[in-house]
Amino acid sequence: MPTVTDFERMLRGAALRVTRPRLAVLTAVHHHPHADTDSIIGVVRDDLGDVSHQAVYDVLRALSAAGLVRRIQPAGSVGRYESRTGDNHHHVVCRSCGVIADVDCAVGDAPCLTPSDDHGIAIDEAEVIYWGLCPDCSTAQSS
Amino acid sequence: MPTVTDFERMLRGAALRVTRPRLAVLTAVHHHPHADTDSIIGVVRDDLGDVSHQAVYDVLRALSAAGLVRRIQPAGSVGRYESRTGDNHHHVVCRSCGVIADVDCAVGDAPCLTPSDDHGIAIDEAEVIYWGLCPDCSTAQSS
DNA sequence: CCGAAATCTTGATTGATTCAAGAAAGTGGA
DNA sequence: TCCACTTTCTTGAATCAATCAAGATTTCGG
Repeated sequence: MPTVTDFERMLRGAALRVTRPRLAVLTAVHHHPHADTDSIIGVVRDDLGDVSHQAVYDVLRALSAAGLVRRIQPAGSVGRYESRTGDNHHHVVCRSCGVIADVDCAVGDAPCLTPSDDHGIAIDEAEVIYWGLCPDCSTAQSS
Repeated sequence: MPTVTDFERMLRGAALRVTRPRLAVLTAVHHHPHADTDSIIGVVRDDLGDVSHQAVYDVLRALSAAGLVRRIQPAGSVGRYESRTGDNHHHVVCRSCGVIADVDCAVGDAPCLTPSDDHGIAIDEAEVIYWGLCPDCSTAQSS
């Protein structure tokens, strides 16, 4: 797990100013993968005291734009953030409870980045979401 | 394109009552792939006159549950609906303007349904979203 | 240490979606 | 063909993530 100094370096490397809210958000995302914005606000407030939700929204957007975190939003879910970026991993999502788990790319390196017909769109990423039922919800439903 | 009679059969086949709003919504989704709920409400109202937005939401959910339409919701977009179901096709989405286009599965038949590690989740669908820039947005940005 | 630019705070607003209760319509059986 | 039962639709309000706006703070290069 990176240290605060590492996070500082990451921010500076992305030409972003180093502020306490940003360090706290970056730390929170690293410690709580797939957390939604509201959870991150909670964690950040535990860390810093009062922080406006607007600041967290701004920071998350800035970090996403800089590529330091990645925003994911499976259908029917609110925005969630994770710190694994650039490694082409994907997600498994439970249809019932919404839990998200990471999955490394099934077929190797960015295999799906070559659709049969791209309709002229310059594709830069292929996102894969596996939908299913987690063990807990599976037993709950069959009962 | 299916006829009204076909839509009636589809509804009955799914054990759903045949109502004017449902026929209108089903028709609208078939004629306007990837339309959001609001557009569908508009189309349905052009067809039937006043229809409550609640009815359209209900119908879309019922049709989704029955598998007659499929709901998709790329990150940052509102819910959208399409009539192609069960053929394992995927989508290309423009990061800038949000247009959606269909893509047939790149590697054949449900290739991605076998992630390296499913974390115990019983997977029933693999959804692939290709992100990129459409030609229009591409030229607009470079200028 | 200073000033410009970016960032954060406060407070209001938007907009898709859902909830709730009662009216209306569709369906199977008489 | 008509009835009763159930589902579906209407009306109206509420929720909640996310965004907008304007002014106060803070960061950081010089």
